[in-house]
Amino acid sequence: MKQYQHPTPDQITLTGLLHALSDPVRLNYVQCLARELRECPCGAIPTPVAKSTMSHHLRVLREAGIVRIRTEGTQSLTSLRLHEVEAKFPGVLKAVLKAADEEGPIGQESSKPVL
Amino acid sequence: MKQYQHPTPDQITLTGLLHALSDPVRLNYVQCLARELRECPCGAIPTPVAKSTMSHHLRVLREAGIVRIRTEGTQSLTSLRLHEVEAKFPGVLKAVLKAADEEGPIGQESSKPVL
DNA sequence: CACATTGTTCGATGATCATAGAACAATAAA
DNA sequence: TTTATTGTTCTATGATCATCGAACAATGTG
Repeated sequence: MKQYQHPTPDQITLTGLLHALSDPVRLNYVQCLARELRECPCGAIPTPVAKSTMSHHLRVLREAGIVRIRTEGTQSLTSLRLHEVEAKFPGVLKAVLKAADEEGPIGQESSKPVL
Repeated sequence: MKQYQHPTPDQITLTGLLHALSDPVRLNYVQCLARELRECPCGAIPTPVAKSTMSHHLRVLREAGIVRIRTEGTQSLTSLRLHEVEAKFPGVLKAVLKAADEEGPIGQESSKPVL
């Protein structure tokens, strides 16, 4: 149905990356996404905000080059662009994810959606 | 003359850190600060903004726990809290600084102020 | 077809923010 | 003491942003 625009690696900026990760809701989402390395329907990750707000956050993450969004049927599948981001800015995303895991252990088990 | 408040390591948050680093002016400043590991009077680093604006940016960096500011005479000396931040969030600041250096090599030599 | 599911887009709103100028404070230098 | 240097604080302004509800679009299901 919908086609998404994704920045190429050379279009990804460091400040854009940091800004996208500096929001608690987005950082938490990326953190959850990193736990399951496969694609994730948006609904599978608990979010504390309205779906329109989450749509906005996903757009920010996508435009920052952090996630890739693909649509399949009615749902859109989101996956982390870990390798690409790591290739561009080695260590940054990994260190941030590690720090986030240790700072606030949110959802230990990913099996049960909290919402 | 003036005493500054600095957050303790346990008061430093990851999102606060990322947000502080996500502004180009601030990131550039931190980058310059990292080159000279000693204390730096604010005037020694070229900035593209007014001094009142820079005062604001330094406040953000200080409150995020990234820099320590000490006053001596009329000038305030700023230094990077690299070890403390690294102890709290290992690898994050170092990776960001490295990425910043490789993304935009701004002032190779710090001798001549660009403005 | 009607209905449910999933997510986007479009205002609107209140908050935060980056910016700058003006006034001020503190110290140093003449 | 007068002047210069250095930086802060205050106020204002325009921009960006996070948030939500309502309307919409596309697909799947009865």
